[in-house]
Amino acid sequence: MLVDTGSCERTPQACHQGRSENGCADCKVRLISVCSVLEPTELEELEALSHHLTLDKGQTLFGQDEPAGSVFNVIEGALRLTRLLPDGRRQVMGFALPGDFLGLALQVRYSVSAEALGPVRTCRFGREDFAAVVEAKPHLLRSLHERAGYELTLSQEQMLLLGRRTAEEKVAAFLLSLRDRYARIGHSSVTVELPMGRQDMADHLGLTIETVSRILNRLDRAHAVLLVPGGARLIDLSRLERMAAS
Amino acid sequence: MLVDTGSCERTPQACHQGRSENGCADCKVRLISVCSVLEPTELEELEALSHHLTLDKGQTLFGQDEPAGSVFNVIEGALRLTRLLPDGRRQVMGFALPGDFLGLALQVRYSVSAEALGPVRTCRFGREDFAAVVEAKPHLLRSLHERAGYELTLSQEQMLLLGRRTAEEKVAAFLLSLRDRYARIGHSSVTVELPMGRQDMADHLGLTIETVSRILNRLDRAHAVLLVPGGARLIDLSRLERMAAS
DNA sequence: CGGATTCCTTGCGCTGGATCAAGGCCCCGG
DNA sequence: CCGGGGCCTTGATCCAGCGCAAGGAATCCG
Repeated sequence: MLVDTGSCERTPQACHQGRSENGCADCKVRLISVCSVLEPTELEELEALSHHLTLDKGQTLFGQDEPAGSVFNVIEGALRLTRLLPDGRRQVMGFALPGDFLGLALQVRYSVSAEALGPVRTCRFGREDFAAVVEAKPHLLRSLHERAGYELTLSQEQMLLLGRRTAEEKVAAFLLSLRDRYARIGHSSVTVELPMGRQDMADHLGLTIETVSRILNRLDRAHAVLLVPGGARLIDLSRLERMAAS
Repeated sequence: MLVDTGSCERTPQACHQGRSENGCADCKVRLISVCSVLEPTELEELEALSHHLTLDKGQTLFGQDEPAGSVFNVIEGALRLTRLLPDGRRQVMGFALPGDFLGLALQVRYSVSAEALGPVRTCRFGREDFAAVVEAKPHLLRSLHERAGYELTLSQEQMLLLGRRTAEEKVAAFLLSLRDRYARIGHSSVTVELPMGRQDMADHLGLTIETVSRILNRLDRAHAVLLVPGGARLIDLSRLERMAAS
């Protein structure tokens, strides 16, 4: 079940706490989220529409083809964005990290399902509410559009990966791209966290779980990476980059 | 070489003809392009910034990673949008058809190369010029953003295809999706035009040219499609849909 | 009209990654 | 401390699609 700690209808006092301990002003992801383009007064305006929503590992934020009632800022944790084929085959379109905005396209239905890979905190807005704010603030729309452009670039990168790379190239490129994304949100480290399981990586890279496992362990044995629980330390970056052939 | 028939610097009289025989008002793709959201006065404003540009088969409209000096509406013909790996492997990200807008994301550099598959007519705008118009007209930005959302959905569909479908499913899904896109721009027909070559399809679907050829001919022999020069007639739609597993 | 070029088809053997099948490890609850 | 379940690893075998090679059809051009 979804837990909407920010439901304001009946408990307006709890609401402020629900939204954020001290409001958007000291939100962890303010500077890396779409909100970074907003003025303080605009931020307050948006804050009045926001609800906090937390999920535990495995819970679904929204499902593919459901009416898109809300849009979300990811504050903490990671989610898996998936699409299903009728026969159950699964493609993981990507992973949402803190600072990411879900529902970017403001479309009527969600095009993917979003599931929590661990404890997740999000900032929720009613889609109509949010769309109205966007309508009134072209620079916010501009920012969303820029993000959409970035997403489009990422998805092109992913298509190139899925269509034209070998299994080893895929895994190496995945580790490097994840490291870049963490760096982009100010979470740089030699050790890349892997909050997703092997099956999720496989479904993201168009491989099987066995192949992903084999290749990760091969990279480990070759001292290109060091596998640790829940992550991987990238030892030989230049070798990985050569492997990724990017 | 690019032929910019709309270059206004030295031949202002030729310019109007260069733009469009009778201006945007009776542009073939006005109703299906981004321009469809513009008022007549806005259309004139944009027309003043437009230049016609035609290409012959094989010519490059722009190249991957080049500074994005212009954005384009495709008026007629089709283009191939590709990305290259350093070693020459190629992924065709998609095909641009009449009504499509190239440079949607308004980014500083092109993320793909665009090459004409046959004679192509486009309507070109300086990126800065166009961005200024967009800045002044939020509903145009809104329309661009909607298109970006549609592109994002298409590219997710393509990722699912590349990652999780068999060769036969890929080819069937490709034919059907092309048919849908032609229908969307008012070019419905049982016979789907295939302005791209086998190698382009292969590079789009993550297959080899041989596999594409084999499967198309297998579908032909099975009377699911009828191959004709430059296209394919979709005979057994329901069978193709079952194959595509969408 | 003939020669060249480009694109497409088809056959054949090979291989990268899938599939099948066992375990192994770790965490959690009792 | 033990037992069960979820995830991960590893080995053995298989096969869909690849790579190579040869030939065919369409188009262009002199």
